[in-house]
This record gives sequence, structure tokens and C-alpha cells, in this order.
Amino acid sequence: MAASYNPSIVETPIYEWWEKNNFFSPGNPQNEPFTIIMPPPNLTGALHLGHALTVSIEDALTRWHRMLGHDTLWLPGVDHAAIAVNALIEKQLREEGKSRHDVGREAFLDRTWAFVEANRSRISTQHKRLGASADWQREAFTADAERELSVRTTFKNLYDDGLIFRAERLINWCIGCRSAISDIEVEYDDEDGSFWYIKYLLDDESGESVTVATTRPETIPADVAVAVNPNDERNAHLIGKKCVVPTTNRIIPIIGDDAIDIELGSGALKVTPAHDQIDFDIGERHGLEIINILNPDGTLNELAGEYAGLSLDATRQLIVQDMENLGLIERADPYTHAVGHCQRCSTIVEPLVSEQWWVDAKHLAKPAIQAVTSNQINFVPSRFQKTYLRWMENIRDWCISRQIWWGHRIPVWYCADCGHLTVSITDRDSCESCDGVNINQDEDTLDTWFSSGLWPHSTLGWPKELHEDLKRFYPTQVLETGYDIIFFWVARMIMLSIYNMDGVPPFDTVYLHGLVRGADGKKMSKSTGNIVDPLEAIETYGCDGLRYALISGTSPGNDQKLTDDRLESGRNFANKLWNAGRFVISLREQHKDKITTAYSEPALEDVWISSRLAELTEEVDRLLTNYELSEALRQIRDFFWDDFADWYLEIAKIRIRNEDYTPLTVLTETYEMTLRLVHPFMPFISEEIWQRLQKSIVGSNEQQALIVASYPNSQEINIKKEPDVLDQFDAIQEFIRSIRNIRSENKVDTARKIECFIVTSEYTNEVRNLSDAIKSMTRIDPLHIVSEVNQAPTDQVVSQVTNGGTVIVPLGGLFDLEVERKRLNEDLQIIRQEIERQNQKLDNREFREKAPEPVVQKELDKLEAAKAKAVSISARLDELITD
RNA sequence: GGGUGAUUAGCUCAGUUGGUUAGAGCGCUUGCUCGACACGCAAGAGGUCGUUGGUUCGAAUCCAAUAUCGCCCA
Repeated sequence: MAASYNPSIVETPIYEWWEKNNFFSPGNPQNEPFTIIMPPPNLTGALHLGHALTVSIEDALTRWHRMLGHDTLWLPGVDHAAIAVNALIEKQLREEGKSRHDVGREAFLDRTWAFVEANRSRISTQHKRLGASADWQREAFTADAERELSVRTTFKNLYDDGLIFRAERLINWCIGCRSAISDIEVEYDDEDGSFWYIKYLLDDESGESVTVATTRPETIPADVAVAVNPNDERNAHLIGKKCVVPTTNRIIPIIGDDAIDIELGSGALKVTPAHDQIDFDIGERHGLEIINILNPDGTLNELAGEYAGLSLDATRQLIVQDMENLGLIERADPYTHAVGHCQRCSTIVEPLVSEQWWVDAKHLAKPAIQAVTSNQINFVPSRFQKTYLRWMENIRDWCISRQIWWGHRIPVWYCADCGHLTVSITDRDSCESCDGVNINQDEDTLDTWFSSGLWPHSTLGWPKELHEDLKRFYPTQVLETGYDIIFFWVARMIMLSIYNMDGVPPFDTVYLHGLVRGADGKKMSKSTGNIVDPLEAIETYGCDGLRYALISGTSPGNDQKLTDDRLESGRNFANKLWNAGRFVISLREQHKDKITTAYSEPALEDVWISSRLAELTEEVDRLLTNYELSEALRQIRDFFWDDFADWYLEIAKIRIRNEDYTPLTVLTETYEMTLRLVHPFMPFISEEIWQRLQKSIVGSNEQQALIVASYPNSQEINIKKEPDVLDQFDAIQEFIRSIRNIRSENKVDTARKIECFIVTSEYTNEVRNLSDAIKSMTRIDPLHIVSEVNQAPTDQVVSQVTNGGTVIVPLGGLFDLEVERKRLNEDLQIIRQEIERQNQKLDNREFREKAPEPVVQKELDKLEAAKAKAVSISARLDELITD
């Protein structure tokens, strides 16, 4: 084995071997299932660190459950990302000087499918590189034939139930995508603008005017009324009169409406129902006409009169200028207002009235709210339950039609003869009402989230209700994703799954992770240049190193910064595992014939490491059950590095050097179990070493698999847990640390062996049993074990008092009386402060009465220990003074 | 404006039923070729847990204000 771990030559062959052996598919039909459906990444672009985090978490949960023996399925897939891919292909076309309309729908889709095929395989290759133990045989695609069937079936059922309908309403029109988008696809940014106060002249001889305040003068050509509050003394008398729209000179009514904010602006609002939600509502209440002045490309249409053909920006400048020339502008105040931008293409979104397909979200939300309030679905962390409920309780109808070509085409056919509308799961060539063949399918496609909303059951075979997977794996256990898509995805899945699956929610637990940010704390993006490519990180640090870094940096729902430091410590941990394994295996090979499996009389350290391991397995089980992955990993690391490698292994070395080969058994068992514990987090290195270790244990060349080995359980540890041993070993560690500290503080040459006295009555046996280890680890010789301080010399010695006794090291010529006196005085100071604190605590009558007994006892013990320490230190000080 | 999160060592973060001497990694100081590992070993230094007030025998932890930064929604 190489002296350092080289992940790049280990990882790929192991993954291929796992896959070849079909370990990723569920294979324990007799056991209870555990299912995670993978959030399908978008087809566009490469996988980023967010995906790497998703994989790290979901794979850890999957591997853990697989090792627990569950019938485990992690089902992968890809999302067709309708708008994003459509935009990407359109961009390609634009670069060739063409539009999608130039090439036509069919050629456009051919081209898109070619892109899709190329990218799908790249995404699964990258997932495999991240070590995802997902069942690739079941890989799904939101736009494949099975999923199309589920989409159309859902559409048809919702339509038949009256929950999908077509209506003309105000929608968000993305000028870049040339499509409607849903409310949550609009992102608002504050932008500086102006609040213009504009005079609308009354349509009479009075010469009077009403002053309207607006941030959007460019929509003036679409005005159909001016509204004032009937309670507004300034304006109420105008109600019922008419006024003239500036520049276009149409005559419009002045109406009264309670909803008008008297305080805002001039108190008079121009009403533009086609281009503003509030105005649209006012228009509905008053039966106003709707004038839409926008073309799909964001320019103004012929209804805008002289401004037709101009952009909104250009119109604003021009119309303001025109009105100024007419003396209609009273003033313009600086004003900050929220401007909507498209989530996908960042261009400005315009409110606009249009006929679209809608889902009655309020109706679907009811049982989806119920599923969460009744705790059928739980959020981790729980605070996101509130986020979810708040949104669901205020949900608005969901606009699902998109004027783009890439996506699920709306399964609706319009009859030119009778006007009937046929909604069908299968393609139609005749009208279901009049049988006429003069029908056309709806040109629009569905919101990409409509198909991903079906994901938990569409991937398992729905609507084929007898599908084995659906029966076996629905509902799933965990849905793991980023908190940024609770509304887009999680909420829709809950609504649509409950609707399609007879009221059964799609999963029990929603685990939400945070964003992975750059080392600078900013969101990773190309423009800030702080992107870490997961594949590059894998090249440098290994897949396990990356996964370690991601898992150890994450806690549910919180963002994390990924730094090189953390990646390095992941790589270092992998290397540490590797080297310990290398050492254990080489020891076994060297002493093959001396290994026994009997440990009738385990040594203190054997019992200690076994007890610690038992504690660890119980703790890891508890933590993983509570989704505290980073804490579980941290504890495994600490156990392995501190307890196993730095203490147990070091002592074992000494024993083996002294021809005591019994530690080899515990050494191997502990190390082997550690590999199993760490496997869900660092699958490659653990599998690699585990297999080598198995060969050395079993002695056969048959390749075994850690991935399907059992997850450690404290019951399987041969040496049972003994709580007393933890204290005993702790005392030994303290003695060793004290001696090392004395050596270091007094600058005793590393190589030089010195004499030492350990004064203890409580731990005499333990010190005696471990004396070889103590001597070797501290380079002392001889070691005297005595029960009284007066059995040790007092001249030119340095001493340190521990909880288990006192360490006394004669230093001879290296001894510095002043240094030692100073140090002892400092120690005494500290211990006296502690005694003070303890006394204060214990003198408090209320504490002694109200605190639980064990807590009081613990404080009493601490006081006693501190007092004993103080006595020893003062005694030693007295000796120094009398010297 | 409403909601929500963060604020703990120089940096990045743990601290999940209130009871430790407040922990880790990185960085820092000192010393190390004792049978794996310098991606390592050993010994250290470093924190009045944002501020104020409250609840409690006891608060980093619970409550209320407040400040700063962030996110979501309107």
C-alpha cells in the first residue's frame, strides 16, 4: 500500500464494481423499504456544489439505511427545465441569426432533444463521480414517455374536477422568455425611479384638473379611469365627472373606490387594468374595459397611438417630455419601487392581461396544509414548517401555461367547427364532441414544475396503479433538497401527490439544506469568480475529502461557506484512515500466526476503546436518526483520530513490540467497525481499506462489499462497555499528559530518558498495568509507583497534581526553583478560584434545595477534588520554601 | 412593512430537552526522523458566547427589547 492515499486511482474502479454488482438497487424485499427520490437537477449546465451537497447528504442517508438492512431505493432523475433549456436553444439559434419561429416547432424540438441526450449522460456521469449510490436502472426524466403519461393524466383529472381551467387574468409576462410565468418565478428588486404628479384635465369647461400620481407614466395610453377615495375631501367631488387622458386625449371616467390610499401620492390613481394587479381588481369591480398596449416583445402596440413600436423605457422618456411640453407635469419626486425580473433570464417582467391555463391552488392546498399541521409531514429544521404554511395559506392560483415549445405540450385540442375543447391523455385527431377533424392542439406548454410536482409518484410508475414500485416504495421517507425551492417544488409535490395518490402524502420528512457559498461568503457565481467546481475539488482532495468538507460544514437549513481549509481537513482525514489501515494490515500480516480471537482477560485499554466505541455507535445512531449528520461525522472522526489512533494504536504498538500480540484482535475489530461507521460519509476510502482488511482477516481472495455490510451496533462489540474504565483510562491519560507537559515546559531534551514518580492510591493497579505504555509514551525510566507523596524525592523536582494523583519528576540540573514556584503559585491561584466558585454555588441554600440531587453531588465532588488538589499544591510549595 | 436566520477563539463553525473548566478544524507559538501517517506527533497560547433587561437555585442555551448583517414574502 502506498504511503499516502491516492483517491484518483481508487475511486473509479470501486464505483464501477459497486454498480456492476447491482448494490444500488433495492434487494431486500423482506425488509421494510427506505426511499429517497433524488431532486432532479436541471439539464442546463454542469453539476455545482449544491448538487454535491445534495448527493453527500442523500447518499449518506441511503448508505446508512442500506447498511441497516432496509430495502433501500434512491431514485435518480433529471429535470427537463423547460424555460431554461428553451432559452438556451433560442440563444444558440440567435447566434446563428435565427429565431425559433424561423426553424419551426419540429426542428426546434429535434435540436433540443439532441442537447438533452448529450447533457443527461453528463449529469449521471457526474453524479457517479460524486459516489451517488443511486439506482440508475430506475433513472427517470421529467420529459420521458412515462412522465408524459403522468402529466397528461394529472392534467385531465384536474380539468375534469374543475381544478384546471382557462381564464383571462393578469399574468406576469417575461419579455425575455416571451411567455407567461408564475408569481413565484418573479424576483423583485428595488430600483430608483420617480413618482410623477400629472394633471388630468377635466372634460368640461371648468379648466379644472385632477392630479394623478404614478410611477409608470408609460402605461398612460392604457388608462381607462381615474380612481379616488370617496372619503377624500380633496377629490370626492370629482366622482362621476370625466377627464382626459394626457397625450392620447381619450375621455375616461373618474370613479370612487374605497381601496384608494388617500395618503399615497395625490390620492388619485390612474387605473390601468391591463398592466397592474390593483388596477385590474378595480376594473373588475367597476366593469371597466381593458386596454392592453403591449406586444409580446415588450414594445407598445397600435393602441398606444403615437408611441406604438417603442419600448416601455423609450415611451416613458418620450411621454414625460410630451406632458412637460403640455404643462401637465406638476412635479416628480424620487421614488424607490420594486421591479419584477424573471428568475430565469433576469429581464423585466410586465404585468399583462392574458388568457392562460390555471390550477386552482387553494383547493389543492387544503389537504396539503392538513398533512403538515397533522405532522404527517415533518420539516427538518422545523422552522420551515411555518414558512410552508404561511405560503400555502395565502396561495394564489397557479398559472401553468407557457408560450414556449420545450416542455409538456398542453393536452388540449380546440375544435374549429364546434368550438369544443377536448382534453385528452392520448393524442387526438378528432373532436370528442362533433367528431370533426378540424382540431388543433393548444400551442402552449406546461410550467416545468408541473411535471416535477408529480415526481414522488411519477418516478415510481404512477398512473399505473398496480406498478410494483408504486406499491412498495410510496410514500417515500425523506425528501431532501434546498430550502430555496420549498414553494416551487416541495409544496407542489405535496399538493399534487395528495391529489393523485388518494390523499397519501408523498414523504414523511422534508430535510432542507442551505446554500453552499464561496469562501468569501457570497453566493457562488461566474461573475464573482468564487465558484468551486465539484469535479476539480474531487481531483485535488478526493471525493471523500469533498464529501467530508460538505457534510462537516452543514447543519440543517443553514448556509455554509466552503473553504479550502475544510477540504484539506477532509483529505487529511482520509489519509489518516488510510495510514492507520495500512499499519493495521501490515501488523496483521507480520504476526499472522500469533493472532488469536480469544480475549479472556482484556487489558484496560482494550476495555476502554471498546467502551468508547460502544458509546460512539449509540451516539451516531441517535444523531443520524435526528438528521444531525455533521455531528455524527465529527464524533466518528474524533473517536478515530484521538482515541483510536493517538491512544489505543500507540499503546498497542508498545504491547506488540513487547511481543504481546493480543491487541491485534481489538485493534482490528475497532478499526473495522470505524470503517463501517464512516462509510456513509466517505464511501470510497472506507470500501477500499475494508476490502483489504477483510482479505487479511478472512484470508481469502473473495471480494466482499462494505457497502452492503451491516452498520455497527454496540451489541456486536465483544468487550462490553464498562463505565468505570472510562474514568480509569482518563486518569492514565492525565498522568501521561502531565509528564509530557513537564518535559516540554522544562525543555527536557526529547531523546533523554528521565526518572518519574506517580503518586496515586486510587489508580495503582491501572498505572502498574500500563507502566510500559506510560514509560514509552513519555520516555521516562525508571517509573516509580508510590502511594504517598513522602515516598518521592522533594529536591529539585517538578510536580503536577491531577485528579487521579500526582506526577513528580526529578529534574536535577534542569530544575529552576523560581520557575517551579511561579508555576505552582499560578496553579494554586486557579484552583483557589475554582474552590471559591464551588463554595459560592454550594453555599446557596436555594441551589441545594432546588437543584436535582445528582447535580448537587457533582458540584460537591468537584469541590472535594479541587480542595485535594489545593492541599497537594500548597504542600509542595511549602517544601520549596523550606528548601 | 411582515416573517425568519445569524451574531461564540485571528478565520470557518459545533454546542437539539438550561447544570462542562464553553469545544473542534484551520491559523499561531515551541519542540519532534522513538516501527502507519509532516495530509503527521507532542506541548501550549487564545473566548466577560453582539448589547441591555428579565425568568431561574443556575442562562451561550429560555423570554423581551435593541444593534448589525443576511434571506424570504408583500
